[in-house]
Amino acid sequence: MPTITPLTMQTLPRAAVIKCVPKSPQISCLLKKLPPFNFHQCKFYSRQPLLLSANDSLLHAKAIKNGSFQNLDVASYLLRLYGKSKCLSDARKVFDEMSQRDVRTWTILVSSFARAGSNGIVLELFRDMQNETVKPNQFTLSIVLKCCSSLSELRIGKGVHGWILRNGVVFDVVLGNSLLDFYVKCEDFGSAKWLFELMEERNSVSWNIMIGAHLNIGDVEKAVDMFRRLSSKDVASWNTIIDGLMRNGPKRMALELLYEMVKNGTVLDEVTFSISLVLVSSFMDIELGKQIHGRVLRLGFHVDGFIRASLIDMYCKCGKMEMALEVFKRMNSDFGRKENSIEEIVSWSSIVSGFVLNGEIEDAFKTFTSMISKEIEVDRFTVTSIVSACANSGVLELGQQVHALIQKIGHRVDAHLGSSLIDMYSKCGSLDDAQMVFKQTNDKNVVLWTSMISCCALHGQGREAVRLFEFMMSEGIKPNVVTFIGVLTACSHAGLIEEGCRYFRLMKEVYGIKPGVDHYSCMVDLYGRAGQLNETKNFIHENGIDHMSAVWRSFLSSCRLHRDIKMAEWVSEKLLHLEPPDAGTYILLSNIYATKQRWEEAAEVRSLMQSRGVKKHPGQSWIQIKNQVHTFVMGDRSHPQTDKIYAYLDKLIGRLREIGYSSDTKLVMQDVEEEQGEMLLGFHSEKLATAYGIISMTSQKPIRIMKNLRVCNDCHTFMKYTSQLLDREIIVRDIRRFHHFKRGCCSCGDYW
DNA sequence: CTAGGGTTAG
Repeated sequence: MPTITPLTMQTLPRAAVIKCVPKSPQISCLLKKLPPFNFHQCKFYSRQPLLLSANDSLLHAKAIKNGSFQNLDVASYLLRLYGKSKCLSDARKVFDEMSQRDVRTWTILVSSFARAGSNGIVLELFRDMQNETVKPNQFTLSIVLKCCSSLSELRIGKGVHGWILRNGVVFDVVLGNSLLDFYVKCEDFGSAKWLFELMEERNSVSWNIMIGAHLNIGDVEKAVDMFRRLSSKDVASWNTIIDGLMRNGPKRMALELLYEMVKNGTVLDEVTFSISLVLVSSFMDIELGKQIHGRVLRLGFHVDGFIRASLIDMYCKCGKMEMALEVFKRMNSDFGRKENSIEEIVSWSSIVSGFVLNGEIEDAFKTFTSMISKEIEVDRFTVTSIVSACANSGVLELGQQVHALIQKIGHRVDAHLGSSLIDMYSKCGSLDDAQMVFKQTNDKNVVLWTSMISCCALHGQGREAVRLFEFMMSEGIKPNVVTFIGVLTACSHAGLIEEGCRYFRLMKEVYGIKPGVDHYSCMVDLYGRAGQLNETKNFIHENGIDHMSAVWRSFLSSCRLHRDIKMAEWVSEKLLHLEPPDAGTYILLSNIYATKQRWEEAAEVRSLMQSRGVKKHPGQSWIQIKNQVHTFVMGDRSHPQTDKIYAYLDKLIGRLREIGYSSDTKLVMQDVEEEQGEMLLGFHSEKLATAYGIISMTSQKPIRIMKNLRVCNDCHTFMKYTSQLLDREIIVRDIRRFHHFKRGCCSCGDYW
């Protein structure tokens, strides 16, 4: 059964072992196939225009010929036609050729651009209109206000409001609601409330906007109260409250209201279905999902492309890819393909992100490439998902190609895409590229900052993470739960105890965030790594977190680092009581005994582990050479070039010894964190992968190794010497962080 | 030709 595990800073995803990785050559040849970037084409790339009939074209030709643009009716007809067909340049042409223009024609043009999302142009047109002293009516004003809220232009919108009051425009409910919605979207809650009180006429839409606004600012009680007092609740009211509660309030309550709505006999509409399917995903409640699917079929809503897209998305998020694909396939066969309709694009996008969520990276790429070859628009949603797939694959080249593809398509890097890209470069080991993306992304939000801070943490740049964090707060951006995980991890990886403690207090006292397991683990790690084992113990007791096994595991790791057997015994006792037996605990304890030459006890722990039937994760390392991923385990002899690898490794170690590398095999082989060291003959997998990398890569590109456990002490030293001897950069990604070895030093400063 | 409500990221 596929499980969906959100990625956290604590553990890197076990990089997917894709046997025949990257579709890279395919993608690069697709890069060439893509149409050259062209603003007009890209903007309306996918929207299929309404078909203009031959008659219409004829009419247009005639109109140009005999100058009947003088006739307002003919001109407006053509204008509307082109506007609805998304042929904006044609609409504009007709408009420019007209000899006289009234409010109606202006409004038609304005609405055409608004519908296409060209908000900037709408505002320009609005200005032109006033310059020509044409007085906008309620229709025009509503459209303009909507643009203002999309652009978060509070100032301009307020100007429009003032203009309305000064010029005595007829103030109907619709215009009032437009204003209300504008204030809410621009987060000027005060003005919205004030306007709402003043409005002479309110309808259910007005109430719905206000209910939504209260939910947005987190005032659940008030919102529910308003909802309850509504004398006539229409579908939209139910939809508003359920959607708002799902996003900002208690999700349970959203679910309860959905049941109540159904029991009430309210007729559900397509929006209700969309919302409830999202609700299902957030609960991962597949049974409820199936029920809703049934209802959709019974009511015949399955003909609606949007609902089908929502169904696909729900199945993906609940980990039922087979079901998602079933709906997806039927979409085309049962109803015919609506080429590049929004529904179609959303469905593809959901499938791609579904594969990514479920860790099926190869399938995600297969879907993505077939999407491109079928010339389906690759929108920002899809692109964001596929970048996240690259992050999980850990293959840098693949990520770079996708990044190039995005630039080719011409997508602007917004906060969503930016965070994905930063995360991708971060997890693929290129700190520089992550920093570049960060610098180039204009509208930075918390998530983007958090991605960058976490990236620094992952690469051991503690000071830089702290600097970014301080800078972010000075910019007035509020850190959230995840931001603190990032900055605390950075502190623990870099030994910044004082800062770490300060931020932990800041989080609780100033930002009122309740620490979670991840935050506590960071703190335990922070004290523990620094060798303050008694403080660690106190911290655990003071915070009442001795039921969290992650915390104890981190503590045990620190005991090994500082070779404190007494403490380690005590900690593993606690740990083994708490969790289902985990190999890591036994091996860690056994290795701690071994470091003190207490072989008997070490062996005892290991046989205890075996008798309890605990299976260990074999240590694995992999390296990508060309389009192939090569995987190694300790003492591996299965590789076709195994003789060459071992011969080279022997030679290399000999030369390393000459420059000071020493390894007491007996001790070294035991001194491993989570890996057993009983095989004296073998080498750890990361050494094998490194050796293979050196002999098969002729260029001076850095050697990138990935490992599913932590790098051991000896291998760490080995890498340092190798980087010096060969003047070669080695980048190792282990389960917790990256190590950049360069000229005999590691970026972690040996503090790991 | 006009108002509210549904898919992306750390």
